[in-house]
Amino acid sequence: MLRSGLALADEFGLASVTMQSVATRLAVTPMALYRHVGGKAELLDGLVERLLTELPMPMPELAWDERLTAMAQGIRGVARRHPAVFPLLLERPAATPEALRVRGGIYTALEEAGVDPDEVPRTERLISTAILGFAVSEVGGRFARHSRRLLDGDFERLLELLRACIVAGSTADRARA
Amino acid sequence: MLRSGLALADEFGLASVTMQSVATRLAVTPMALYRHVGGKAELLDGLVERLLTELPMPMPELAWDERLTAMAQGIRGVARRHPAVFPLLLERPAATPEALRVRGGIYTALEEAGVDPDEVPRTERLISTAILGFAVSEVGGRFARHSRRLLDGDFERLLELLRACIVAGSTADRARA
DNA sequence: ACCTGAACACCGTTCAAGT
DNA sequence: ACCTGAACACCGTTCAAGT
Repeated sequence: MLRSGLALADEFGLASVTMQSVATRLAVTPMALYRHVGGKAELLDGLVERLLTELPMPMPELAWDERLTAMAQGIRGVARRHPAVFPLLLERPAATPEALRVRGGIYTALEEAGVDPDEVPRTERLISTAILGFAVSEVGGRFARHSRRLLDGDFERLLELLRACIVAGSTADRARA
Repeated sequence: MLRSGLALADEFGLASVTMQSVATRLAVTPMALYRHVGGKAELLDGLVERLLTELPMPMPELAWDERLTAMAQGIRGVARRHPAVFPLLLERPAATPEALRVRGGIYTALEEAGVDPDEVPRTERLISTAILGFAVSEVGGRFARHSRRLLDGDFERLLELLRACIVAGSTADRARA
């Protein structure tokens, strides 16, 4: 069911995801869906959660900055594959199982980078907000008039800034100062 | 009409903004609205544009960093006053008259800060994306479980990072290095 | 940037009923 | 994590018609 809904959203946009269209795609009546999901809101929640499932955890052998870069590129890829559903990520609490999994990966990388443990959660929110804000802007339409090439440059610049922010907040760096 | 639509969105959410509800509020039939607006999509465009109208340009006597801070706080205030409509800002091209006005204000501040002219547009995109991403996350629900106090701290931290980014990109700073 | 009535093809959801 | 038919109160939008 979530697979059908996501396919519809990817192909025809979020507005085309209706109880009737999903049901039709499954060769069933709309009412049958209520056996499997509480309602349309829950269906959309499921789609958002599925998006995060597609984000792989990078190999643990990599250095922390390479892992964070890989995750950021992964998120951008998810956004590009599912532009209709992706913006919903900003509209519900980042407290679902998949959201926790992803956040855990970022926490680990930040700890490894030497960020003050007290500052890890805030730094994670800062990084995630910036990356999500960029990805949503890109697929949501805000940057519609800009070329892919230009946006690739913007993304690279954003990653540099975030790396600098992490390094500046690390204990190693503070000891050096 | 836009005033009615915005009032409905603020009070009852975006889903409650329908041609029928807006018409009812204006004591008119839904069909009458089509004289004033092309359709529902255009109505929503109008609401988004109206939001930006609420963002005042800070006094030009202020220093560039104080002006940017004031604009960022202003945007966050707009988001908090209109949480249902605000997220739509990321979903259409930032090329409307009001969007140009706001961007112009940021360009001026960045030039004053000494940012390399070639880098002003990209820096503006970086700043706007981060601020919008934060504001949308906050009012959209992603940070729903966090206290206002915590989010105030996050916002302050974000502004600091952006200021540092601007200073690092200024010619004055590069000359000093 | 005039308003309305009637109609169309859609929505999400509930409920009783059937396997 | 069973499916359906009939029904309800909604949607956005078009069209012909009225001022």
